[in-house]
Amino acid sequence: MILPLHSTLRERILHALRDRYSLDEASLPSVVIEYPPQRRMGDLAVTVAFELARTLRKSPRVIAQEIVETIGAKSELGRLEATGAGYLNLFIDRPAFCRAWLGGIAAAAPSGDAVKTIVEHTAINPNKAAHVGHLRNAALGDTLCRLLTYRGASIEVQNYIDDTGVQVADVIVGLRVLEDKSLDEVVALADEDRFDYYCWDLYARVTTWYEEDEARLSHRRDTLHDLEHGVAPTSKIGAIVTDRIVRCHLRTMSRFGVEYDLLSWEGDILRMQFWDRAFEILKSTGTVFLQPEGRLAGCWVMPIDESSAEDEDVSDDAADALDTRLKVIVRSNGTVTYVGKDIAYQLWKFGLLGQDFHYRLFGYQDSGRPLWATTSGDPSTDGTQGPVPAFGQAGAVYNVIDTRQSYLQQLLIQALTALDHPDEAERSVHFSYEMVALSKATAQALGYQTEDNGRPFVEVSGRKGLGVKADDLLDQVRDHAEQEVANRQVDLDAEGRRRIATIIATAAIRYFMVKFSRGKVIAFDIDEALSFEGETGPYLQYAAVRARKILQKLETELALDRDAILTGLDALPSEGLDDEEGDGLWDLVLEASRLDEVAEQAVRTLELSVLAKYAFGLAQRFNTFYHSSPVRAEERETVRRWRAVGVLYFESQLTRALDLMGCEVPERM
RNA sequence: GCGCGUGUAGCUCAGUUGGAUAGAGCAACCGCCUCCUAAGCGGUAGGCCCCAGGUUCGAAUCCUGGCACGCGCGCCA
Repeated sequence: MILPLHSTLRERILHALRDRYSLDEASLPSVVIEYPPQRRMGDLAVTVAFELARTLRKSPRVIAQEIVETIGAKSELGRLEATGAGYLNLFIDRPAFCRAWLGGIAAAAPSGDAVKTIVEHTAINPNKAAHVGHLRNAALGDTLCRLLTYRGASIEVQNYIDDTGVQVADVIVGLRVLEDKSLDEVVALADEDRFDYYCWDLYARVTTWYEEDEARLSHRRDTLHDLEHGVAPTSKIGAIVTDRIVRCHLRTMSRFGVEYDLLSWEGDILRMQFWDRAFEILKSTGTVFLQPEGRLAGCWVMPIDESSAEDEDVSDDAADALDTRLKVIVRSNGTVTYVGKDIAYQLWKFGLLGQDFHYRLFGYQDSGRPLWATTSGDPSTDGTQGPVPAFGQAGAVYNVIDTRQSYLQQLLIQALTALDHPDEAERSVHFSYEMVALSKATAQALGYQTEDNGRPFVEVSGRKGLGVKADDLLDQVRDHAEQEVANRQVDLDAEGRRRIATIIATAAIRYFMVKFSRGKVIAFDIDEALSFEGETGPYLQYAAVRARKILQKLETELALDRDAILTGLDALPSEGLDDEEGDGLWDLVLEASRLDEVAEQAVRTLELSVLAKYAFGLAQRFNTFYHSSPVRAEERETVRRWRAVGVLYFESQLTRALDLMGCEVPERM
């Protein structure tokens, strides 16, 4: 763990600045700590001397030297050196660092703020199978949850189920009109395997069917109405379809190691009349108002704050502009728009609505974790699952939703502000990311006609049935992994091969989903996803497996188990660690120690790819070390021991980094 | 039109709060399995960091103005 050392170094320097230059708090610069481009220059670098050059009217180099004089070149941290044009570089005392921090490998994670935090992710329309786009959402959302938990927050994971929306209505239309199914037939069908796949195709057919004759859209309208008002048999069919599809999604996600605490059903928001309450609040505060005339006559609207646009010289177009700056919350026919429902839901998340759902136990997940669902009916708990957790009432909320909904998420935050909840608005975070498209090659391989529009990718469309289903992808990657495992682990039985292949496939896909910056469109390419070489999940797993193998050998052949490796480091001479020979080992240890810093950065910037990149770089360093520095075969006991320490620490940190991304390490591969 | 995002090696992408010689992976080429697993390692080659100004001791990074591409802007969600 490197952050405590950062803090100590930072404090030392600030202290020195106060002492030496009598700087007051306001004029103290921020002490930026970074890593020199080459290890021989030092382990940490501070650039504060550059920033002070102007105010102190001295050259950075002189300032750096004076700071070193003030602090003292040698300390228990290591050796501080003024170098280059004014850098302040620290050479960490390697043995001291290892003794201080590696002994506590199992020590608790650093704590960020311990506020209760709700993360909403996945939220797939419950009308068809999950596809690669949903996988990006879930992988990011789940990794975010794990990171926040690692940093000490208490997390509640919610999966929003839009069971009263257009997409569900369309599949119901497909079942009833195109397929002419009765309620009983739908029940039977929904219990069959891969009902989500069936609906995938049906949904695409309905889309085509509408396109053939627009008048058919009346079926959608009627179905939507019946869904919202609980009219049988539509509402009954809707309940069956969405329940079964949600269970399909949960099974798919569990294959990726993704679990939830609560399923929030939109229908419950309607039936619990959350909206009525929210509407009262919005009206009484003047956040929404009735539009008396014009294009939006009869609608309750919310003004859209576009204060981000700085030049306010809207002279002539003022009236016109005013019109476009209104967002309809309640339609003139009295129905609520999506934004309205979302405002109510968001208020509930923060405990600001003054109302609560009822809850039912939905089931238990792979890890044994209970999964709850909202309900508007009888809670009907049988009492065996213990008390209902206190859902909602969060201090912070993250909504993991793709970037296309930025505008609406912005409105949500704006509504909170208008309702005089600035703190909640501040802690209402839209975790946005770009969509997943298909590479041309992959789209063609799937048999889709791709017109040559000059774009390098083809947009996924659930509506058209164009996309790679999540389960298909996992199956395919797993089969490939199984082949690879069979090639290498000939003594393993089929079950063992399958188990390991599954772990590898999950890591391959999850790593693939987080390694890109969130602002980048992923042009999903099946060949790329199937690759296990280079910057991939399996590469990381392989490094961890190798490290474990070394530890295993040390234990079985030299009776050096994990405890023994860490025992008595105080008395161990530093041979093989702080000499030139130990540079590679030290490089590995220092990098391994940065996990806390990287986790902090990932959460601060919401850029989870930094975690992926870090883990990859760490694995690379290990592989370099692996090829240059034998451990078991090393004859000098001291050197062997320090290497063992490094391998142990690396294995522990990489395993944790992988776990943060929802990836396991197989026993061998 | 307005808003958001993206533009870095042949391809796919990193590049931290502005910092030292711009890095990975893939593809290409040349090497390395008596050695803790070659899903690995070493090496070669490959760059107008979209363009033009500006700020700074210092700019791929910040600011301004362009250009290109993507997404959004509905009484859909």
